[in-house]
Amino acid sequence: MAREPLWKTIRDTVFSDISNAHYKSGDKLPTEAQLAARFGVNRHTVRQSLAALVDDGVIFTRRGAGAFVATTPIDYPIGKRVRFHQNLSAIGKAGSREITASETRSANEKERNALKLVEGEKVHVIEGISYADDVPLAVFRSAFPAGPYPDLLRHIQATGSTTHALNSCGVNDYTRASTRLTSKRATNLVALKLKIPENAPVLKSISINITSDGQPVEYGATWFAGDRVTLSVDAET
Amino acid sequence: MAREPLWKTIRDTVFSDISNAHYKSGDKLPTEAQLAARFGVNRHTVRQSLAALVDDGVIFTRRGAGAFVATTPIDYPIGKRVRFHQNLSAIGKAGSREITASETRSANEKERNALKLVEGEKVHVIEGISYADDVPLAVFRSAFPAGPYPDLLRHIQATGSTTHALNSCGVNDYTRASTRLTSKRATNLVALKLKIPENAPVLKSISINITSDGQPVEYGATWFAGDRVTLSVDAET
DNA sequence: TTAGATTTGTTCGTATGTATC
DNA sequence: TGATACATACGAACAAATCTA
Repeated sequence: MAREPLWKTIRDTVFSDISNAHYKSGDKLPTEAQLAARFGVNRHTVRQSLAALVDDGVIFTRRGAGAFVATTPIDYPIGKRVRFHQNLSAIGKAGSREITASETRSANEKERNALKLVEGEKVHVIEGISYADDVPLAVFRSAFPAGPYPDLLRHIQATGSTTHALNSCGVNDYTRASTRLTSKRATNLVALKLKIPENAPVLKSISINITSDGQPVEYGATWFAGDRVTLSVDAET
Repeated sequence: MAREPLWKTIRDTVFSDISNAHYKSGDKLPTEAQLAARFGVNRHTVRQSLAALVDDGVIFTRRGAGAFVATTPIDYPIGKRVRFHQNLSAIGKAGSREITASETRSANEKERNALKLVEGEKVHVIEGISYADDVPLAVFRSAFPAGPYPDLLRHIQATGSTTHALNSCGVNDYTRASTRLTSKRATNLVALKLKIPENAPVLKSISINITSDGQPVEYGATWFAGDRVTLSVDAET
């Protein structure tokens, strides 16, 4: 029986070292020479293992500097339900959300259009940043119709959770009706908030959530840091 | 009664000029001075109208050069079915697909994993570029299990359509099981193929299609030009 | 390659009407 | 009613990028 090639064994060992948090995001791996000594193989064999990890996006290398653990993109499902915290805790990350601004004002044209409001009607607007383990994942801005949910802002401030706040306002269930996605460069404001370089790629999402009886409840824009997030669209659930 | 502000009227007039094809994609609009003269207003008023159109993505400006009609991003639905051509023809674009490479080879680990193959099994792989009206929208690479569909490559070459080719191989229906999306910078190879600047944002999609009885039939990666495509995820259909 | 003209971007200032408190 | 803030609109000057002869 053909035993597994050395380089695959080494690749898997290094990978499990990373998975088991022996190395964290951004940490420098041992040099190729050190790894070669540790495994008792030639440096070329180690290189083949590292190349495979680079190809999988687990690590990245910088000539003259070394090999470093890449920040694993966090999978962010776009299903009917929004399950941000559950999803993060499933992979051992602590999700949090900071609300940087909130106000109630007259809806602008886009908001009126998305939420089916008429001129003059008001919306609650919140802006903020989502974090996983203190790393900013996304910045968001959401608008909710103020008429049906006059106390929404207060509940959001109190609970920090949109879902709970909407529950308190009588919305027991809401689902995502549509999402539009495109890839853009980060503006300097967004780059600053996400702590990424200016012009780094961001995934912009425009989404509309509706209640079970079809009333729009949320019109949201989210800018995800491209290298930290993967959006996944699954068939059912 | 409050009459509409001048700048909104001008914005709508310019927008309808664009909509009515007085100006096409990439066309240069009249200068701010010319528009100001035409509408009998100050240049600032015209600027406010144009700024609104820029904000809506209808036009873009280049300092020293002028204002130009933007190429409207093409909406690309990620539903269960793949309806590339139907979608394009609905907005009056001619969709085409160029296959730049095809081969049959042993599946690599990712392909085996996605398509549930064992080591040594072969896959058909096609690479190519999708166009709308001769503008490259996306580059793609797809892998299909070769075992169940030995003649697939020949059919794809003959018809140019994956759907038709799979039909000819006995697959009457297939749906998208999962899609993973992230935003990246264009590598120089992808940038070259998409005719976009290097490091321009691209939307990378990894998707798996399955037959009605759950067999994986296609493992595909697609790189969309970020400024030419909007992906939309809608609740139903 | 260079110089000048053209065009958009930015920042002042002024004035007026409208909405809000 | 008055005070204040905000949106609209016009004017002038200059900076920066682009185009052209």
